Amino acid sequence: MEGLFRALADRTRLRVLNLIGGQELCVCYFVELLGMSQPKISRHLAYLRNAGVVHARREGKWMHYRLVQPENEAAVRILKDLRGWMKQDTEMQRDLARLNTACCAPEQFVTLQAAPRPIPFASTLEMK
Amino acid sequence: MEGLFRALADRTRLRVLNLIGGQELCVCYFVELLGMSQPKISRHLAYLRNAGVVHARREGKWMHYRLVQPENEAAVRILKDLRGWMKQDTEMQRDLARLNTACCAPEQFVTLQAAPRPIPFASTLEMK
DNA sequence: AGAACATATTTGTCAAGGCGTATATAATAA
DNA sequence: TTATTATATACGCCTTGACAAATATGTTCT
Repeated sequence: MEGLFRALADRTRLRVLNLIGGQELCVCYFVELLGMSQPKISRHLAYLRNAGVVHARREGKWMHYRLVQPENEAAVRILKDLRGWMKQDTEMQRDLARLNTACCAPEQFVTLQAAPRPIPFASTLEMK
Repeated sequence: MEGLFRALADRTRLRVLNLIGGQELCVCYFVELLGMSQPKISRHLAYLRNAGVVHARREGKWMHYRLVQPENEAAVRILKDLRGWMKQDTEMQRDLARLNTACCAPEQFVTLQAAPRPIPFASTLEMK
């Protein structure tokens, strides 16, 4: 449990988790949408991976990240509560808005031209 | 929110929060029940105080600590979920059992002879 | 006032982890 | 094979925070 809290105790990781909702996203999306360096994003994704919060899947050159549903019930509830909070955070809302733009009008994002689209992924963590 | 998670990302602080339920406890209880040094306990209580998770009240020589209900709804839910998880953790159960002993049979705890009894305190965080 | 007690803070040390920069790996393309 | 693209890791630097030990503060008792 402390481990989960430590994984959530960083703004960048929260923004990453906010972007991954019910979909798989590849690393370049985080880099582009959060405007951060690729190594920085990769390190935070590695941290979340080690903490068991996300799962990575390789597809060709791309690594797709998705949420993992923890076995622990309380952990699941905490992640849902977190999601509820993120909905009310201004920066999180802006990040999601940019994600929508990237999905619907990818031509505006040069770096995402060749990238695979986000892939919907069934997750009960999405429900509030 | 990151701040709350940082505050919860430490085993000692979780054990402290576990002991404070619907009551005010004085520092010597934590020291005795967790078997840790007084400065260590004080530092963690200071951390929780700065994070706005607990509140301190002086009564003569003793400092009583109690939970604070965060204004943030999501934070409240997270603390409740946390409490639900703690109920299932073996060490947390043992800690609470020792607290009960200390309350009902204080003669077994030399260092608590003179200490004030825990003081019940209304908190909605107690409900699961 | 001084002693005794409960608690808090300071000091020094150490490990975890954040960041930028550089480099390594893995997959595909040429 | 070599080059390119996407991602991961290593390195060095710096901050945070955990700990023990020592000391300071605040309160009560004598």
